[in-house]
Amino acid sequence: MVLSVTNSLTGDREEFEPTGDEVLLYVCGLTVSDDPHLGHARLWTHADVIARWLAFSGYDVRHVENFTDVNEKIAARVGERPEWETEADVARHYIERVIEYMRGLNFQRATVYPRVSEHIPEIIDLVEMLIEAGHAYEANGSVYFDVTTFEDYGKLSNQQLDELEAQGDPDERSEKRNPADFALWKAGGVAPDAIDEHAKHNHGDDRPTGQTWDSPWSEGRPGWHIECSAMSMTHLDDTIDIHVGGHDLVFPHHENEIAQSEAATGDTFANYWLHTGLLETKGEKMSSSLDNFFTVEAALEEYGPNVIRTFYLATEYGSKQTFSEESMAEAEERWDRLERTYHAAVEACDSVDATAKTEDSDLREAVSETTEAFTAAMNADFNVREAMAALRSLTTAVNRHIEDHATYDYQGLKAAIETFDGLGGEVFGLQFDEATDGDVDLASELVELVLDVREAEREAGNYDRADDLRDALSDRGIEVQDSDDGPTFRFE
RNA sequence: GCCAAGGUGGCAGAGUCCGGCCUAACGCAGCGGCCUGCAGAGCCGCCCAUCGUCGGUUCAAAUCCGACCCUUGGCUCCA
Repeated sequence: MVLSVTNSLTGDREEFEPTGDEVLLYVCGLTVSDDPHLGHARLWTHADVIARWLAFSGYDVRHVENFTDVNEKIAARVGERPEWETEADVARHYIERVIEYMRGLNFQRATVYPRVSEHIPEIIDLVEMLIEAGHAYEANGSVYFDVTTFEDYGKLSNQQLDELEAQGDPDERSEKRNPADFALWKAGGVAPDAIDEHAKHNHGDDRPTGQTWDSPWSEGRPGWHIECSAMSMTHLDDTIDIHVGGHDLVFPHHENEIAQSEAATGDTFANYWLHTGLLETKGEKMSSSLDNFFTVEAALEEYGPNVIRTFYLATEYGSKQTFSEESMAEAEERWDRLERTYHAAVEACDSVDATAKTEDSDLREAVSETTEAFTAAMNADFNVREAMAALRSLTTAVNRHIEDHATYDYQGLKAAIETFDGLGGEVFGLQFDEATDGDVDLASELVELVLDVREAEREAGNYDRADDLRDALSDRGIEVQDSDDGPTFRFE
């Protein structure tokens, strides 16, 4: 079964053919000027699942995800806290947090997380290469890409050059040859206008200064777009397989990446462009500048990683998705069902020995059908929603088996659990087994104790007393379920 | 204005590339039954859609073609 992906470059779904032994994957990462929100995490999650699926399918994946740590907004925050003395201090602070959240959301680590500030020499090399080739020119210490020298300019976003408005801030426009030209190198550090605007917003009249680097043209800073080209070429290759990024970056960012990269090397920059749809709240893009965001930190606190992932996996990567309390509640229901069934399967499996003779062909069939359907869905442009539906159908099969059989099918349950672990765990990054530590163990023992008392009350017919105990546990986030084999419980 | 994505049941959201198995998937909410001291969970079943509008192609269209309306995103920092 072959993987097909929707390529924004062509607008078509195409069969995926990697160029080499390794799949080269670049994810257009975050500008670390603030705490990330759920919109960012949506991109990361889909990128994570794409990387996981490629690996699960047997590919070796080289996964590069950058941090933009040189940016006007970051510079504008210098001094906001005593320990934020430089742009790098601010960036480091947020990078550390992002890494922490990524761990919290159970992302598989990328192969490398390059930062702009560590690739200035590569950026300068690339800019020099573009000047030599006649694709870029210097003006007052700044360097601009001349869009008229790149015939394919606009091929990703279908823009016509004469329809385009000027890029960048107004001050630099006068020195450009064409309005659509964009900066590769900016003389003199942060543009005064830009920094004023952010500074005003953030901390009154302070005048923070962005870091500058020496270059053949001026003491200055790299333009925004050039970094991705430089880092992609440095850590992957001139031609990569897959470039993943948010839909809001198609133009100008990705368009410019293509122009500068392909003008410099003469090779195709990326074979497949995957764009993730944006997360919306009440009909609007979730965005730090719109003040309608829910931070990853707050979401982890409130919902936990599994519910967040389940939420994201309810929609394909390319579609937009709406965040709301209702949609999160639904994700919670869906996750709870998966988790409950998983644990029911484990318990049932533990209760029979491996040599048991029971065989449930329905269950075994469901296992293989699940894997088939899941695989087909993922190979159809990473259709996570359909893949999740396949997993869901397995929960029904497992529950039915447990309900209908007095003795369980050990091998069948074993296979089901392995399927949950493989598809739900390895591919979707869901964690069925919550980490237990000493506190949780002790708590569990105490809950068992309470339940023993409650059972005694029930047997004595003191249902009021029994219900009080159940309510008391429930108030503390412990959900009790009675069954024929006695009560079970779980921490919510 | 230009470019892109999308408009499917109360909500959410697949299917649209390669027209027929779509009398439209997995769900959430709701309803009924089984189970239960009760509740929950689970199981079984049910309710709700002619797929933005109009027109065309076809034996056959949610799926192809055309026009129009609406939503979101981009054209300034942005996942």
